[in-house]
Amino acid sequence: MSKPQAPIEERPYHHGDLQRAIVSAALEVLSETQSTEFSLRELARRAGVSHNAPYKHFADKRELLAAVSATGFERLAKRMSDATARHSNPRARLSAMARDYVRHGVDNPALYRLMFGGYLTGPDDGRPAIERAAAEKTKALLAEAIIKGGLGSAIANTPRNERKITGALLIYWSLLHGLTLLLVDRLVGPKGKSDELSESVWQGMLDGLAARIPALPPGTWVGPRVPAK
Amino acid sequence: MSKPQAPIEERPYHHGDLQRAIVSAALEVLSETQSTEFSLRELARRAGVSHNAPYKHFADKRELLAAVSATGFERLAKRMSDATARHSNPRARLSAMARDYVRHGVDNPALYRLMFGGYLTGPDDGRPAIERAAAEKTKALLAEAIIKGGLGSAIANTPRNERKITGALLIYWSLLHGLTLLLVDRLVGPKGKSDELSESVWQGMLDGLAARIPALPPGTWVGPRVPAK
DNA sequence: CCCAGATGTTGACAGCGACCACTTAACGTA
DNA sequence: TACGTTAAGTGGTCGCTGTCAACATCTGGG
Repeated sequence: MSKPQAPIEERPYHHGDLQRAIVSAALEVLSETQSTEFSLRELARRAGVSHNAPYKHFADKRELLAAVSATGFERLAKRMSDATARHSNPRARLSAMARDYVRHGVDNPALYRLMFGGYLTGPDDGRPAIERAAAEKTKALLAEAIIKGGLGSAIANTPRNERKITGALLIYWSLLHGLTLLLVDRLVGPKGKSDELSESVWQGMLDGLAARIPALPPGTWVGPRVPAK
Repeated sequence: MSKPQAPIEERPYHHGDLQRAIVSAALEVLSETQSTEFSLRELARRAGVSHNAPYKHFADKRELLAAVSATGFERLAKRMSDATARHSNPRARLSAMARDYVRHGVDNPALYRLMFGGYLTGPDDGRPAIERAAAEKTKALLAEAIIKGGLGSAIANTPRNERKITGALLIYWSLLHGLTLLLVDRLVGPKGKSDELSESVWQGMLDGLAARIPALPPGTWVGPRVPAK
């Protein structure tokens, strides 16, 4: 057949912002199919360019997926940041943050899995830089909320308290991450009650955390790892 | 044990136990490459069989991966079960179980991701039956350890306590799952200290859980979901 | 003893990621 | 204004993949 898609006006030779177009096509397909197994060619088709055009902007598929993941982290960070803005009480802030964190995962299962699913944790250790930076920001938001008193009382951000903060962050993030993925993969449910579930879980553990934050072994790190030079 | 092992000489026309051979080849490649992006043809090659032979045993790649995942769950269940056998104290049992759970994930990153990564949570809701059954067993082991007093005191397995048990299981599993995946995806570390990390996390949250287990909303379920027929 | 079904093989096909050489347009500089 | 360097897009190709269909070979139950 012919081109059913051809716009009224001729598309200029140069797309204009193909990079962005490809990423957003990827986000579309991702949310439609809930799978990262789409093809670059499919994205090119959607953007109305040749099957090879995307390669001028991404070295390979992994790099494209890294870019998609990065925008996922940006959206998550924005959502968490917005959540805190709606409250003044530190504890309410952290609570709202937790709820929106889980929501972001549940609302975008495939995207959340891509962000954390280790597809990008290649055999070469270390993930793409763009993506790592975005993930770092997310972690920082959680850490900040904890420091500012989200667990009941503020924790001074001094070197002395570093291990304490790390410990709290680890427990808190593990719990959030695990709950989100169990929901996303439908190993717990129902999905519709994810708000209540995260609230229950969060409240249930808060008492323990507030009473005694475990100190972690020296050398422990939390967050995207910098590739060993 | 019908055919002990194919003779070094000419392989007979029929392999003998291709199904098993393919799965174990998959496990090999999985641990070598830490990726599920191997090809069925590669497995066939390793088994010394034509590129299409595997299709007599698995309808498609997804079904093969489901079988791999299932053996992953079986191994995990065995490991957890062995862990409890080494202790008599209920709390020590649950603690050992947690440690071995995390270890299993950290030792087999790609396998753990396959088991929980939602690759098998197809668009059609519901995972393959073999795999679901295996996952169910894992959950049951955790639940049993909790009921028997792993959190400090035994909880009678009565309908009255159902929500309580579910709540404890959810928190406990979320935390384990989240920690494991953060370790596996190298978002926390170092990997070598995963035992200490899981011990810290587990101890850190135990106090809170023991003091007050949150009741979850009615209708909550935990574990592989039976597809709504 | 024989044949039906399970198991394995060969051949084919379209789609994919990735590479190459080529063309087109955009833009700073002379 | 002319130009040439280069980013952006095109078309062709290669080896590989998953899957299907037709055919070959073995094996066990009547």
